[in-house]
This record gives sequence, structure tokens and C-alpha cells, in this order.
Amino acid sequence: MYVLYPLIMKTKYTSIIDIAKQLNISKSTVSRALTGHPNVHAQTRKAVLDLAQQMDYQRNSLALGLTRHHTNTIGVLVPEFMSTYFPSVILGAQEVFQAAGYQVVICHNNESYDMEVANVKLLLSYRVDGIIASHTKETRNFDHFRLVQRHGIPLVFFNRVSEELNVPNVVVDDYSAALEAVEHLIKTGRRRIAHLAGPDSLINSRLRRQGYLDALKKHKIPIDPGLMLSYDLTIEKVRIYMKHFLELPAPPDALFAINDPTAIAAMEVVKEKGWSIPEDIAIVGFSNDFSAQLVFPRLTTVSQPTLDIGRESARLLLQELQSGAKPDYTNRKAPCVQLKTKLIIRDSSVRKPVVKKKGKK
Amino acid sequence: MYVLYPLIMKTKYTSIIDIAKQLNISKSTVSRALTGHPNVHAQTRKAVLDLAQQMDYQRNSLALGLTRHHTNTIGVLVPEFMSTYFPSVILGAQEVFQAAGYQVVICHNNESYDMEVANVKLLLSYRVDGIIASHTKETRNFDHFRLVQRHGIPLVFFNRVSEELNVPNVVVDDYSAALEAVEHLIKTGRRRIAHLAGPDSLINSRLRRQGYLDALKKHKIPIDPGLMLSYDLTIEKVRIYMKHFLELPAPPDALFAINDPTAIAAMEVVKEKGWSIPEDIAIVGFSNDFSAQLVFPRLTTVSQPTLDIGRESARLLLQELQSGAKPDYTNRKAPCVQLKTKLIIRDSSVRKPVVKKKGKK
DNA sequence: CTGTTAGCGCCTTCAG
DNA sequence: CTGAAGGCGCTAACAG
Repeated sequence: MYVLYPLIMKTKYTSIIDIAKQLNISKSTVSRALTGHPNVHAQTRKAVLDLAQQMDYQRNSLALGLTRHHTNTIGVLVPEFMSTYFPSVILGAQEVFQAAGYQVVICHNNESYDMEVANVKLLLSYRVDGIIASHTKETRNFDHFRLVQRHGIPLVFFNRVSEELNVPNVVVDDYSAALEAVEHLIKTGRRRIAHLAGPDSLINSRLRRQGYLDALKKHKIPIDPGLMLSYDLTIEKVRIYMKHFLELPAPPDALFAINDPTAIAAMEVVKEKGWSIPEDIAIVGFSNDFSAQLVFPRLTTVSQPTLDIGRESARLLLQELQSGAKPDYTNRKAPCVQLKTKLIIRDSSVRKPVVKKKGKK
Repeated sequence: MYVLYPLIMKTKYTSIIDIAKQLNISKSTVSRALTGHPNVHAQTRKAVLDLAQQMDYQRNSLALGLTRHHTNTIGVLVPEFMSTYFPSVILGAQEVFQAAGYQVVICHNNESYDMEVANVKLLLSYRVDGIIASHTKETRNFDHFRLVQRHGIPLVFFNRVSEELNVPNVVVDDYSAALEAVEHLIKTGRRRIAHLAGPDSLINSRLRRQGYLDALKKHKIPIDPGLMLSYDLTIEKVRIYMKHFLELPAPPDALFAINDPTAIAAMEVVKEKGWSIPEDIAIVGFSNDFSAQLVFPRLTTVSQPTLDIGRESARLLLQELQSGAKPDYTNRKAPCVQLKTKLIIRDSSVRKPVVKKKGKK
């Protein structure tokens, strides 16, 4: 494919040469003045800075990256941002990166593997100094991430991490959190607990499922394979599977959902059928999305420290960046940070003890 | 400030020179083979392509941008993404940009003006080919956007547009939408309608407020200035102001909120006070965020075609890009696209006629 | 079809 | 304190 690009060279950016000419000095001096090098006469520096300002000088990162081999920029790779999870993580990460003097560039792939690969290459070609990422639900081949490592640029995974890649990562204890959530259901009297699991390509999906299974085992509740379904995280599938559950001869009396959007979509189906939550069926989600406290009844869920996940990912990356160590981890185990979750019990799993009602005014 | 960067040049990227040497040909030939130039012997091309693959060759966009003067990259600037509005717009925009062969880079500033300025300069220094943006609520000085125009790079505003800048933009008819929403409240019998408006720095905030005022005027409802408050879009303020409203000697019987998060926070306050929605007070929001259909009662709101807003913004930018016209709009009015909104009436403003109840099973 | 040369904008020696 | 020269990786124009 040979693409002809239209020449969009309109108003020329001013370069250091332009301002060097104006001032009748060499471009080296201009460069030094601009970058804050100590060996420049104060007067010269001022002249340069003033003229630069006046001429709208905008340093060319492309050229800079070309010589410097690094750009002071970090790439962030996320699969989606329709839930509040990733936006919030990004917020936390950005906070730390900015404080460290790094700019952040975000790439979003809408759960598309091809897009993810393209974005990784884009970031690589931008010569970002590091990348933090959560892969798509489609990602089974991690070669593009290996490429990142081979280029020696630090990489940190969060949330959706990879087992086959030795990459620093920050996660929560999905297994224990799921176990605790399901135990909560068991302790509140539920016995036929269904689980809507995510795709096997996601490690936290597998871990949460294992937590679910082990909770049942621990409490000697027989496992009914018919009550456990893996799906692709699309809302349509939730509806189909949930309807299926409810129409079972022996329907579940509780649902543990892989995440909050799933739980919420499931609640919708339950309500449409005219069942009551939590009386007829209890629902528990995962992540404590913003919407979890909004739905009616309010959703019991596992809260994740999203801001901290972002912050920790950033710190981990910064650490790699500063250590200057070879980031291929051939000789060492990549560091892994595990953050705490918290089960938030709301109305979707436990009946409210008392309903207070005040009159108007 | 003179910062010393650690030399992070680890595994060297392979360049066309490396592969030229290996193959004992010139780098021009390699370049031609790689870019798909027709004048290359098929055999040579294959050799180059194979070796490139084998050596993890990753074309250096920096160098490319340096020579080509454009980067095939678009910058997207958003103030926040805690509501579903901006994520959804980005989704739509990305769809169009990708189809046109552009990569998208997102910058997020968390409503900080300084951050916005920094991000604009970053994008400029990256030499992006175009920018679509929604400014922060703090932005009153648009010099950084003027800078973009002066550099001749196309710019499109969406949602939060600027009056003092002649920039193509895509918006909805905030005024009429607000008017319709408030008329809905009036027609369903409300008379003391409060309004929580956004800051004056946001044009759509001003337009929605005007729609509110004109709806009252049109229906000869006296305007009570005490029922209208502008605030900074933080949840804490919503709570304070809403409490204030409810404690008024003559409290409002309806609220028109600048956006859905505001409406939802207000509902929370109402519920805490023990009042019923919509019986005691009706609530109407704006934008039809994902959460609008989740809250209880479900929120009446004005739906915005967020995906289309993104798509249209992208199309507008592409158009500017292709026209190659000087994007300073000194001689012409910048194009403006206005998209349709739709009032979605839900339970927060109108009592449900019948409550159907089915038994279990 | 292929090699040579020049230059994009910047920084970094190396000499003054 | 400042200038000259070289090079980062790539493409484009000009010769073959």
C-alpha cells in the first residue's frame, strides 16, 4: 500500500534555527537557552526566551525524541471506559506521572485485539518511555507486549495481567475477594448460588470463578455446573443467560456476577420477571462502579481501590524507569503489588432491617 | 531547571540502516520496500520485509513525522470522564478517525486549566495533525487554542464550545432542549421549578439556563431568583444547594439540573430528607448518562447522541484536514453542526400510571 | 530498479 | 560563554 499524503504544511512551526537567525547567534546557543543549560549568558537567554515566546516556538518532540531516545511520555493502554473502573485508574496514574514530570497519553481500543496491537506499535513508534496496560478480553497472543519488552521499554500490567509474561503488575486478590463475596451469600442463607463468569482469557475472571467454587466447597454446598456460565461480557449475553437461570426448574436464589455492569443487567432481567431483590434472589457484583450505589436496590459488591491501582501502577513503572535495569526480567521475578478489596454490603443481598419513613417537612 | 535524564537507551531499535547493512543494499531501497513503493524488485522487497519482520523492525514515527511534517495522529482533549458522556463521544470519534487511517491519542485534564494548556502544548509538540476538544470548566482564556490555530492545525470543539473563537464545532440545541424539559415539568403541573445551573464559563450551561428561564416566561410563571443557583459541578455543592432548596419556606416542586450527575446527587439529598420523587418533587437531568436509567426512580433526562457527536466532530476535522484550507477562518464562518436531542420521560418526573406486579413463577 | 545526497529540528560533543 | 559539526531515522529528489 503506497499512500500519498496531502502536504499539510501550512503555517510553518518556528524552529530554533529561525530564532537563531533573528538573534544572529548559533542554534546551539538557542538550544541551550531553551533547555535551561547553565552555560548561557543571562542576557542571551532572556533574548531567546522572549523571542521564542513571541514567535510561538513549540519544541518539536519528534526531533527531540529522535536524538534523546526518550520522550518523557508514558502510554496508557485500556480496553474500555464505559464503566468507571478504567477512568478512575487513569486518574490515579496520571496524578503520579504528572508529579514525576511525565506526560500521559491514553490509547483506548474498545476491547479490540487488532486495535490493541496497533496502539502498542503507535506508542512504540512515539518512543514513549514506558507503558501501563490492561489487555483486551480478546488478547490471547502477547507478542506485541513482548515486543515492548524486547525494545527495552518498561511495561506494567494492571487488573488484566498475563501469566505467560513476566511483567510487573498490580492487582487485587480476586480469588479471596470472590470467595468472601460468595461466603457472604452463603452466610445469609443462600444455597443455590449462580455465577456469571467472564471469558477465560481474563485471569481475574478465572480467579473469581475459583473463589466462587471454593466458597461452595468450603461450605459443603454441592456445585451445580448448570449454575455457572462464562460469557463475553456483553450485556446481551447477560440477559440471555440470566433469563435461562430464572427459568430453570430449580432457579438460583443468588447470583455472583463477574462485575457490576453484569450484575446490573442481571438485576434488570430479574425485575422484568417481577421477582424481588433480594427476597427472591440476591445479587452481588464486583468493582463497586459508580452505578452500584445508584441501582435499586443498591448493589452489594466488592470495592476495588481504583485510584490506588492507578497510582501503584505508575509508581511501579517509575521505579523501573529509574532503576534503568533491563526490563526483560530474565533473571528476576517482576515485582507484583496486590491491593486490598472490601466487600460492600448493600441492599441487593440483604433485606433492610427497618425502613425509616419521615413525613414531608 | 536543568534535568538530567538517565540514559534509557537499552535494546536498540533496529533502523532501516541496520537492515540495509545486513542485506548490503542502500537504506533508500529498504525504505522503498518498506513503504510499498512500486519501484523495487520483488525479490529485494521480500528479503527486506522478511528481515524487517525478523529484526522486529518498528518504523520510527518520530523520524517520519520529522520529514513528512505530519504524523497521521489526532489529539482528543477532554476535561473528565467520570460520566459516560466523554467516553462515548471518544468512542464515536475514534471509529471515524480509525476508518480514515488516523491514530487517536487522548489527553485528559480532570477539569484543570493548567493541565489543559500543558496538554495542548504536548499535542502541538507531538505535531498531531488535528485536535478535537472540549475545554475545562475553568477555561476562560483561550490563547492556547489560538496557538493551535496559529500553527495552522485544524481544531474542532464539541459540547463545550467557545464564542470568542471561530472554530468549527458540534453541539446540540441546549437552549431548546432545556426549554422542552422545563415545559414538560410545567405541563405536568409543576410551578416552583428550581434550576441548578453550571458555571458561566460553560456556554451550554448558559444556554440551558436561558431555556429554563424562557420556559417559565412563556408559561407566565414568575421567576424566583432564589430558585436558581449556579455552581461548579462538584457533588459537594449540589448537596449543599439542594439542601438549601428543600429547606426554603416555599420549597420547589421540581428541579431541572444542568446534567445527570447533578440530578442524581440531588435525588440522593431528596431521598435522605424522606421526600418522594416524583410526588413531592420532580427531577429532570440532562445528557442521559448510563446511570440515568439505573437510579431509582429512573431519571427523566435529555438524551444526547453522544456517539454521533464524536463521529461528527471527527468528520468535521477530517474535512478541514482534507480541504487544506487555512484553518484560521479569517474569511469564513467556521462550520457548525447541531445534533438532535430527545427528552426521555421516566419516573423521576411523572408518576407511574399502573404498577404491575407478577407473583414469582 | 537502485544508490547518493540532502535535510527535517534538535541536542551534544568538541573546540575555541 | 558560544559556535561548528555530526548524527538520530527516514524520505525525497536526483542520478544513474
